[in-house]
Amino acid sequence: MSVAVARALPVTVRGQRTRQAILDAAEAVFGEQGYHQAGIAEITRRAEVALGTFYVYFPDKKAAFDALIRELNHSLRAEIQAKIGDLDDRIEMERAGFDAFFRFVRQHRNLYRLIRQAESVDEALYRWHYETLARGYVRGLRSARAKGQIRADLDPETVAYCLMAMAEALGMRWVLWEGKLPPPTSRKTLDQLLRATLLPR
Amino acid sequence: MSVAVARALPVTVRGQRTRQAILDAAEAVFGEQGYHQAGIAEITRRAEVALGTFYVYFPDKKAAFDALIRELNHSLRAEIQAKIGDLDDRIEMERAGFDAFFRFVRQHRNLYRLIRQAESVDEALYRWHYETLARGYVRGLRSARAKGQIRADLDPETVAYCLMAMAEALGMRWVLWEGKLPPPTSRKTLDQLLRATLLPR
DNA sequence: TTGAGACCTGAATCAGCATTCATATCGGGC
DNA sequence: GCCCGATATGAATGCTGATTCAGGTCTCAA
Repeated sequence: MSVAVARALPVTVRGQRTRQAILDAAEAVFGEQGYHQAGIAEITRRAEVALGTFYVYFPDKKAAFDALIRELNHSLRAEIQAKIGDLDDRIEMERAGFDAFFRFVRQHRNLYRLIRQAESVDEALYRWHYETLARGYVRGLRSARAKGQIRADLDPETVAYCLMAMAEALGMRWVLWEGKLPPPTSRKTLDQLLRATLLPR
Repeated sequence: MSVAVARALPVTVRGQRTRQAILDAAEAVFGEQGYHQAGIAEITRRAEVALGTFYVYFPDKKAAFDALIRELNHSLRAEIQAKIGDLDDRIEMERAGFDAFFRFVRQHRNLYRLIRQAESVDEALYRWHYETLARGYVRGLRSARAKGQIRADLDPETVAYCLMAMAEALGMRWVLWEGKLPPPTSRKTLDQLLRATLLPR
């Protein structure tokens, strides 16, 4: 079994654009059809490059999937960070973070499918995605706790996984299934849950 | 494109056993390898029947997957219902329900992968799974609300999706990743979250 | 203008399945 | 002991699609 070696990143702007076009197409195709159903030919067709070009940038199908998940993970975290970075009240941050997440899902409707595919395609990558997000979340919660903004008797990791899961569930229910951001009713309830959960009694 | 017609269920005990053996093998193989990677040959090998026997019971691969998801959904709900059926305090019911879920996941370590595969294999089936669970959850919450056991100012559907998601997240984090039921620290926090979330202020 | 990288190309190869089908075998009722 | 519907069999068929490769084409610095 030969291990696929990562290609060097393209040096020229032209190459970078081509690589990105392939990744964008891959996001669409992997997302719509699922990893195994997705064909390299379909990806290159949408990227408007020849079949062989795919292999100039990625040693195999799996490598492109891997790169895609890492890219999505990175932009998701960056986007959320950008929206909550300069807030200082944790409840505000949660609200803004959830909202940023919903908006990200709206921009990347294939996010869920891609991540979930990862569970079968590459379990380690899948865990990496969630552990990465959880780590950041835990850090935020600890810091808020240090400032006395949230109750101190909860296990941060458990809370982090619960909150992440809530965001995911609401994103699925509303953004994906209804094609819109969560409606006021849902938002208000979410708000109450966050306050009830996090604020000191 | 011809539509696969569902086979009639086997009439003899022998046939029923064979069908079930195939479904059990399918649960393992679809779970371990993913829907598209899974081979019918591997399924029948594990079920200890010949390749062709698969097609005696299922018109095609997809039909077996479909049957499997429905069976899992059904036993999950049955199991939870059995554990909370005769409790009368909603918080107790939640605790017991979460616990039943964790134990179910321990018995069916492939549950998540199977369900998530469904998102790409058959989106409608995937939604059916969650909507079915959510419907039952909402019913339970409404009934508890009618009895004044939980706060009345929350949207039941939103709460249902949040709680389901929490169970899933904790099941993944502990049962799947650590191979054990959630530890006391996590359980205690979960308990506090449930009380904070549901009890009237 | 030219040479060297860096990029791009797509027909051909080849292995891996899903599905079919013609042919057994089983088992209980008579 | 015989019969028939219900079950079981697995070699053969056909198609799909990942990966390879032998050779273009582009761009820019010298």
